[in-house]
Amino acid sequence: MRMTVTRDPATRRALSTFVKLRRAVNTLSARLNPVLQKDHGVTESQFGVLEALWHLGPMPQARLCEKLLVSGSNLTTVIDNLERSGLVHRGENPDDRRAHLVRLSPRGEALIARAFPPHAARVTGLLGALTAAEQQQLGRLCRKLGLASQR
Amino acid sequence: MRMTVTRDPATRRALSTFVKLRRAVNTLSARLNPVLQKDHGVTESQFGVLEALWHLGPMPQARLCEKLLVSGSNLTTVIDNLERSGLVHRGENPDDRRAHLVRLSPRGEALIARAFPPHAARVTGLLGALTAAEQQQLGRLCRKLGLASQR
DNA sequence: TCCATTATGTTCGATATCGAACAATTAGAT
DNA sequence: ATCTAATTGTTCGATATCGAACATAATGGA
Repeated sequence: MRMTVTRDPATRRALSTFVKLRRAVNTLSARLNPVLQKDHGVTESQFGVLEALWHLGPMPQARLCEKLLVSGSNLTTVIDNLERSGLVHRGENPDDRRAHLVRLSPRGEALIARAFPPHAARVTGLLGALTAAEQQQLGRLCRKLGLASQR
Repeated sequence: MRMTVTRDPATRRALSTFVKLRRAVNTLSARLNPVLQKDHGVTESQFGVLEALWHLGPMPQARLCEKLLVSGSNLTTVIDNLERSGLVHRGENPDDRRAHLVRLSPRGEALIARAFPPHAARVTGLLGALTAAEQQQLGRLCRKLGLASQR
């Protein structure tokens, strides 16, 4: 048991910031995910796939991986589950016989069209704890941090 | 396929901020977790438990749940795995026969004492993309957001 | 044209994560 | 003191997530 982990101010600051960052995301997700599940029967990951397809149109899994920042094997699982639920299809791709085009089914499109607006409203409500300027500042800092950490 | 999801500026701003927040955390975790795994053979979750026990001493699982913001059933799994690896023990608790005290084993303590400093240094390095003032601002905004969303 | 390299997905095994249902124990109210 | 409430952990079933190993298909160079 070590009470003082670090005396270095830069380290203390960085660790403290990182903890707060993770907690904020955890807390927001913990508020949003149960609603997605209960109201629409989809997980956060499934919602992310549906949303990307809705906004950007059909695309192969590799493109979805880039958009959603998840591994290929993960996406295989998530899309398997969406396909089993009848919300997306893996269609043929004339350009590349490896890469099936993932596309929304009519039911999937209906679901995301119905689920997205209230979800967006909930996000807006939660972020409403910050002023517009604070949100932009937060976004800017996160972006800077994420881009710098990318490599 | 819907190109314009929302015209409302408040909603656009909130969604954009939320995406950046999640991406930043994802990116940071993606940089940190493989190192924890490769250098010390523990996952991020396991590391979190070891760190909490190291900093705060032995405690029942319910306390760990609060500290780490995870569910009880999750913690049962994580601690099962740590116990199987010989890094923690579930000890008897004279005060409450339900709540076993989770404590570090000698090997667990050695591991966290060895793993923590380089991990902290890596976090500090990644957060170094922001100035000290920016980190504090980011932490403040996340804290405000997390607290407001808590309930 | 042919072969090596690269890109795309899947499978497998492991861990994480949650909620619901459950058992055991404690605490509180009457 | 007793009986109900709440607390603590576990189990179960489902989903998410990763990396490694693999198969298939496309690509580019010789």
